[in-house]
Amino acid sequence: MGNQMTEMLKGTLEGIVLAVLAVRPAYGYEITARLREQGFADLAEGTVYALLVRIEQRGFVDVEKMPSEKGPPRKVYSLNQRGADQLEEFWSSWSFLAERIEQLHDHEGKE
Amino acid sequence: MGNQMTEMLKGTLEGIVLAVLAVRPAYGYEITARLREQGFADLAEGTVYALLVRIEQRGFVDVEKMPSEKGPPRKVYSLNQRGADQLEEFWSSWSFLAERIEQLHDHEGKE
DNA sequence: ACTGGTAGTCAGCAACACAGAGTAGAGGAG
DNA sequence: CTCCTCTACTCTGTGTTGCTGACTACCAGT
Repeated sequence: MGNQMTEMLKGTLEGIVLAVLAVRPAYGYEITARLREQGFADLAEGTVYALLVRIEQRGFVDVEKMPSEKGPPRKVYSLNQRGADQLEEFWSSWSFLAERIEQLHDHEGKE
Repeated sequence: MGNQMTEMLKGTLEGIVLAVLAVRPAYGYEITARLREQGFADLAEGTVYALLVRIEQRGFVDVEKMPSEKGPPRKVYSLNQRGADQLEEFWSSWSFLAERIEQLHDHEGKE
């Protein structure tokens, strides 16, 4: 991943994962794989796991251990109310930022 | 500023400042003031100055010292070719990220 | 002489994504 | 049976980044 994207993910990756969990519960390996398919090709596995630990400690998700057919047990994360609230805040911050930046993009070249 | 926004600015603030400089050259105090007016109310002054030092060391901007009528001399930064290239890269990364995230936003609630 | 606005610098901190190595379970190839 | 691969998670250390708070310095008005 370019440094550019790496730095940009700081602060947004958490929102991305919360949004993924809002659709349906998931476990770490699955989330990493899905995000990689969807274009975040070089996303580091360790990054996602660390993030999951973080949002668990903050109480944004509930965790349940589920046996896997093909390996060690999975830790399935599901978004709870606090997580939903946090996700709302994320969308609001994101919208604000995206608006300003698009404005700058349009502004460019004129003047 | 909420932590949310603070973390989100990591990686994007550089692009924002480059975009500001693409419109016209500016000095630190001016950039901070303008960004604050445009909604980044709690943006720390020190942050902008540090960022300017960084992009100068990377060769994205040229610097010229100009006397001020109302205080110490200003350091006026102007975007050069390398900076313009970097800004292009920023826009490309930003577009990519914004696309994925909007997709997640739309996807929410369905399924 | 003092305050307030202008303009920039610096040291220390916390949060985050990444790199890289390690631990484990299950299945298939040789 | 052993080795390898895929699955699944953990952990330590590192570099980049934005913030905090304090400091220097120049100028104008009270």
